[in-house]
Amino acid sequence: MGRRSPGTPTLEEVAALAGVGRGTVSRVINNAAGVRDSTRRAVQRAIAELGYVPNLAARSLAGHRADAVALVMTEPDWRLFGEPFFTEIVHAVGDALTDTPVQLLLTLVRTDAERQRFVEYARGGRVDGVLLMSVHAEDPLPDMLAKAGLPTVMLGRRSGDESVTYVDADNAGGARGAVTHLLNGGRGTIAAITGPLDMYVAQCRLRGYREALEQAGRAVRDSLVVEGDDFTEESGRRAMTELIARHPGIDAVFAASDTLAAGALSALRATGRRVPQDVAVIGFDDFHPARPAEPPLTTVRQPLGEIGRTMVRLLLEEMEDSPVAWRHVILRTELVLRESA
Amino acid sequence: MGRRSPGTPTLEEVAALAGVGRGTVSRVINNAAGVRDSTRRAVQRAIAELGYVPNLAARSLAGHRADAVALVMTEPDWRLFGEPFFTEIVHAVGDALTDTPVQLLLTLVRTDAERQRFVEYARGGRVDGVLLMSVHAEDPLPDMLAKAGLPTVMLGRRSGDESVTYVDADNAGGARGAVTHLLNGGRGTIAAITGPLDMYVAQCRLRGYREALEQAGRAVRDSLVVEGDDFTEESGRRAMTELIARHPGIDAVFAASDTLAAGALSALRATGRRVPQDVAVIGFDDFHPARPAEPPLTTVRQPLGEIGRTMVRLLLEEMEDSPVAWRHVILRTELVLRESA
DNA sequence: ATGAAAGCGCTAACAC
DNA sequence: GTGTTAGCGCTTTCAT
Repeated sequence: MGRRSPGTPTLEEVAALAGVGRGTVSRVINNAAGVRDSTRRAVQRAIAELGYVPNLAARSLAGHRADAVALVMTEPDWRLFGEPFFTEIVHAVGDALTDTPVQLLLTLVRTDAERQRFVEYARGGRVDGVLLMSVHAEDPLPDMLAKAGLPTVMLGRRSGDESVTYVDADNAGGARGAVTHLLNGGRGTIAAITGPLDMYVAQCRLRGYREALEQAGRAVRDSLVVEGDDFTEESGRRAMTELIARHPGIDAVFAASDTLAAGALSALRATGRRVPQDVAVIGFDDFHPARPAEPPLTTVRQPLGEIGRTMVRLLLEEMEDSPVAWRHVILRTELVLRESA
Repeated sequence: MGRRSPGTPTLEEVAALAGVGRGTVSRVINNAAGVRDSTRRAVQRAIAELGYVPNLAARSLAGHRADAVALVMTEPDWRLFGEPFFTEIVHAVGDALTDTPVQLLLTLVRTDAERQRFVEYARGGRVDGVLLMSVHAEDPLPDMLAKAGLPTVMLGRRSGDESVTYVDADNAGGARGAVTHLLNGGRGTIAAITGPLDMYVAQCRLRGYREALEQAGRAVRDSLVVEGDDFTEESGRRAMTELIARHPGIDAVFAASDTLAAGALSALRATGRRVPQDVAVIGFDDFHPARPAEPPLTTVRQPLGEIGRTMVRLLLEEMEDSPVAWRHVILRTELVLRESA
């Protein structure tokens, strides 16, 4: 792999051609102050003439920074990769970094071997910080990174007392709002389709559902709650089918994610039933799979764009030798009402 | 960003603790031969004790390699990011690299600024090679990388005489096979929905359609061909609607991609028509959106897994100081017949 | 404002 | 087999 092309010019050659010292060239390429304008131009001319590109390995070694951050997806079953949820976040993070010299690196960590390799990569100083998505409760990666002293920001948290910096949506509050909205609309029997309850996000959303019912003085009936094995459409379909069998008279359904809701709707479509009359969901910005003649859909929007931007902001702050050990940010969700299609 | 934690041990400290020279430690961490077993163990003990992790910047600088490759998506309109096509390729590439020390880095290049930043990243020696996906005809990135002497492998090609190493599916052959299959099934009036014809892949698939008709002695009627603006469902819908208006008596449709086909089917669904009686498509492995009571779907499968693996193989070969300037590989497609659902 | 010099932590070539 | 040494190309004091 002797990759270094033979003709690659170095900073020293640039200095020689421009007739200045190496320090000066370094200042120019780093836009540092304290260089006479004429000198700067001379150096820039030499750079252009030679087609000089800084050697990033050398810069890292001397400067103790990589000018790169990793966005890690730890999704063993990562069909989720293609979900709008991820796409939105990646987009937002990319946008937030667009005006910086920081290169965004997406990496997939599926197996333990890949986890190991990534940790060595990160600890080896190839990135200045790490953004983590879709971390499961038992994933050791966040702690490995934190222990290594790497600035790390998670999307969501693994439990109620997360020790790593994170940005999360107000999942409990959002769910509460959605269910309260259904109650206000006069619905009496509201079922819930939750995500896998070993994930904290699913627990929070279920808690919100319960709290809304309790606040309204309603009983919480366990048989109205079905847990999905994961956040996929298939789980939503199965859960909805189960609910219909258990309670033919359901008024409304609260689904803990857009994908679950999509599955639930497709199950309803298959049966041709007209109840439930309402479906509410916590989802992303552009979710509207409901078709004409289907129940109206209320969406509690997670502010994915803001989540992504906030993650980047926190990460950059942590990279600035910040004295803060960690910080937690919870962003408000937004109830979006839609006309019945 | 002074990231280097103060307590990070260096190779030299490991050597001191183990009571050996730095060269020996280097040999051990690189699994090089020529180290006595007892020495190796002593070094490994010291490594464990200190929690030593090699500084990759220093390794890159001295060793002229990054042990990383980038997989670049140059998709300005990258909703495509979530498409199964991409997911499959990323998966295959990740698998192919799983047993190597090479870290896979996904990067998005949407704007010129991002393109510039990535080129500097790559030329700066942070990756040993680059895999390119979904490159448009006028994209300068492949040439920039090739000119910089970076091993580069493209998925697909920009034109008939591509100068950069690539792996492609036999698009013309696949399309020919699909249309020939429709002809053999007795279809007389076969329409085509193509991709945007400024992309070579779309041209090839259209050529395959034409060749199949010509081989069968049929006339190629321009009015039976509709060009999609892109490879999205929306384009497929529009094209199908247009075709229905032009030729109510269409027998069958050949769609140049799975997404276009999905759009076409949804347009048919909306009209409730029962013709065309057949739809054939070039697509990925798991495409089957046809519903009961819809035309049977013939899929020409692109071997995405093999494409990804082959790309990695070629890239690794190019990284071995290979004397070959470039190489081109075209993989066979496979006709998949499905029962009418 | 600018040049000179001292590393950054590692690999690889060479000596023993 | 193993220690020694000379860089890799840059940033960053420290002089000037």
